[in-house]
Amino acid sequence: MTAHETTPAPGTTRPGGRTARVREAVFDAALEEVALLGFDDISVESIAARAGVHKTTVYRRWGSKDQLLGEALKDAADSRIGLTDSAGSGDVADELRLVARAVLATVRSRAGAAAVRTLLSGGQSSAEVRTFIDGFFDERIAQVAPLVRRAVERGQLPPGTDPVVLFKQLVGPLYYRHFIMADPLTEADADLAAAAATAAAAAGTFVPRSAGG
Amino acid sequence: MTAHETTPAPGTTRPGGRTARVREAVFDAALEEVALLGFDDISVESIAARAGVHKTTVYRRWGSKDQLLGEALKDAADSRIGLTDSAGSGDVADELRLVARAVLATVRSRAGAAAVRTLLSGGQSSAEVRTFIDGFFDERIAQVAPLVRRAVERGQLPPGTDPVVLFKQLVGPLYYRHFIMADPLTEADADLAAAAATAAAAAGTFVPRSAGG
DNA sequence: GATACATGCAACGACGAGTTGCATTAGCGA
DNA sequence: TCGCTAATGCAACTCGTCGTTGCATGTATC
Repeated sequence: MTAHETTPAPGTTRPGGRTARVREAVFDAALEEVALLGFDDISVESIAARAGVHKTTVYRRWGSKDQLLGEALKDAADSRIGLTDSAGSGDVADELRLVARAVLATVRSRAGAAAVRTLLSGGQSSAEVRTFIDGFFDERIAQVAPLVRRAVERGQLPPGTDPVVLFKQLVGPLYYRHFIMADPLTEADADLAAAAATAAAAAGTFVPRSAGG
Repeated sequence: MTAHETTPAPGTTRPGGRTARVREAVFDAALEEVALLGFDDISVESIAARAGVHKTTVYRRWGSKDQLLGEALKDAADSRIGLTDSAGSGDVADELRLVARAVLATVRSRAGAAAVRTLLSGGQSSAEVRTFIDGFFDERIAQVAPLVRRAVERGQLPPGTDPVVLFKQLVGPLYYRHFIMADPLTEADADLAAAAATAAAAAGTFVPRSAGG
């Protein structure tokens, strides 16, 4: 009976589209719930309640929690901002620091936390979640690989340095500390991980045995 | 009606104790189930079935899945073999390699995988699981700290190197690759992580800013 | 303002978790 | 070997939650 309690968020979605509004609200609630509680501890009903819609609506439009999370993550991935291609620094340490900070931002973001928590807490059955994670990984590798190649050309890293190994070594501690140790991470921690990876790479740790100079 | 189908495992528990036998079987089944499926995707009934007992027995003796897992993990921790105190190597790289391999062994063990998966998949509410993880962490730190101190005294690592930071940086990639990337890890991967941590430590990456030489 | 469609609502069936009373069995001592 | 005590097996039950369905209500578009 109140005038208009469903105030359309300014500029968020095109006004008049109730469908889009509900979709947004449900995705939002789903990511927040899963980031907070993990995949198995949330219910469609709690997501619906948080979104301010009825559970029937969610069931009718997505069918299951699996598909809902899959689409919500996909949506979040699509709207993710592009990689900062600031590769003109010339210093591999600076560039890896940017990568580490970007990863930290993702890990701390709701969508990133939701994806990892989904994967770690029962979402492994969901192919869509796995796709999301793999896509993120591939994206980052695509960013790191040319960066490593240029660093090798500049003589900052030894020839044969494996970008995949370097990347895993770089982000591993951030994931471990955030999701397992529950450490509150800051940019300084990202910088530390980057510095460690850079030092190890410079020492030739990430050059496979079989790849001679 | 068969003669004696419940063959007491030789030397495992004191023969004649059905209680001890059931306890062993249930703990065994619980750790295996949780390591395979995670905390939320297992039921008391499935654990009981795997253990070859009735679910009523489990409910009567442990009350809930939480308490059962807590006791099972505690039991596994108690029976864990002591740390290999082979600190006479004289080379910090060798010593950290041993630490990394020990961590890898724990991560790949059923109890270790069970603990982490429990923690990551809904067991965060359980204080006993958290205690188990923290205990393991403290144990390792207690191993690494004197190791780092001696390395500093020998001049292999710069003064002020933080053993906690070093440890997290060392094991992070192993946890990340095992539990998130689902990489099949070998001793070579543990060695790689150790080598990376050693190189980074030698470069002074783990010396806090405030700690002057 | 009329129409088609999305949503809200309440009730329902299905399923699994956890409980309870009782029969059965195993371990332990005489 | 026998009997007693306690633990286990078993079946049935309650209860809460998930997911579905039929219908009423509201909303967007023409």
